[in-house]
Amino acid sequence: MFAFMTITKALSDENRVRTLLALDGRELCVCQITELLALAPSTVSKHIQILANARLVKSRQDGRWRYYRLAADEAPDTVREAIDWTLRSLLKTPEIRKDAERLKEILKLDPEVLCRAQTRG
Amino acid sequence: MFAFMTITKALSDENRVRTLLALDGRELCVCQITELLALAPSTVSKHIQILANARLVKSRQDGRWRYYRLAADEAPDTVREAIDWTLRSLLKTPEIRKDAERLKEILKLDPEVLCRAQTRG
DNA sequence: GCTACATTTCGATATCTGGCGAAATGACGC
DNA sequence: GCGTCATTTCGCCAGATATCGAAATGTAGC
Repeated sequence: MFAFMTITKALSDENRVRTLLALDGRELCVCQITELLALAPSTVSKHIQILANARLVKSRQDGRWRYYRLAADEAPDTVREAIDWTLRSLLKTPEIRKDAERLKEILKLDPEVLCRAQTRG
Repeated sequence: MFAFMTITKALSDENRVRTLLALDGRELCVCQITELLALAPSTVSKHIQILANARLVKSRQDGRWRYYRLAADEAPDTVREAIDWTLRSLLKTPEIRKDAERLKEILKLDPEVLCRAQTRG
């Protein structure tokens, strides 16, 4: 039950859910998610930790960058079902479609430029 | 997305999730749920309103009593999938099994006796 | 080892949420 | 219509949570 509650609490914040949807089919680094959500990097980092703690996302380090992706086959049933349910419920909604559009633009930019803009401005 | 967030927020509290599980396969009145959760009736009422607002439960009035049950076929896909996921994930956990045991005892009592005990102390 | 820099941790603050008791609501029986 | 009583609403408080900016961490390149 503890694991289940960790998942539902992770999914009870809109910015975390948007993050999860943004990770559908690709991996992203923190600064890209930060750009999408328009929040402070430290806030985004905390959100991602909550998702990771619930086992909904996994990470991979690449130099100074850390990439996050959705948990997949290796995750427990409850986790995979939560992700599937979330994607199925929201992929077609206007908010998420709009995020997907913005993400296309964000992915065109060099992550290095993004990060610099976030910490300095 | 708003409806989805209403569901995840409803599921992000342990007492509400326990309530949902208690309603699996039967309907219950507020005083029976209050007895199971060992909270104040007003608190339980609030919890149930949050579940009802998310469309996870429906109600039926019978005299002074109001009975709550899980939403079923008439509910939107996202709601039904949330309920199914929750039941599937938790029905076999020790906490929920224990609740089911206690519920058996509670159901043996006359609801009228339960309510009176709750409001008077 | 020193610097640069993406990310995380820390500390503070404002808002949200869960809890209670008291009062209001509304249905039944008289 | 009046009293009873299950439930809900209201007002309040304590603890949790989202957010930020500043400082710490840790990795890569020199």
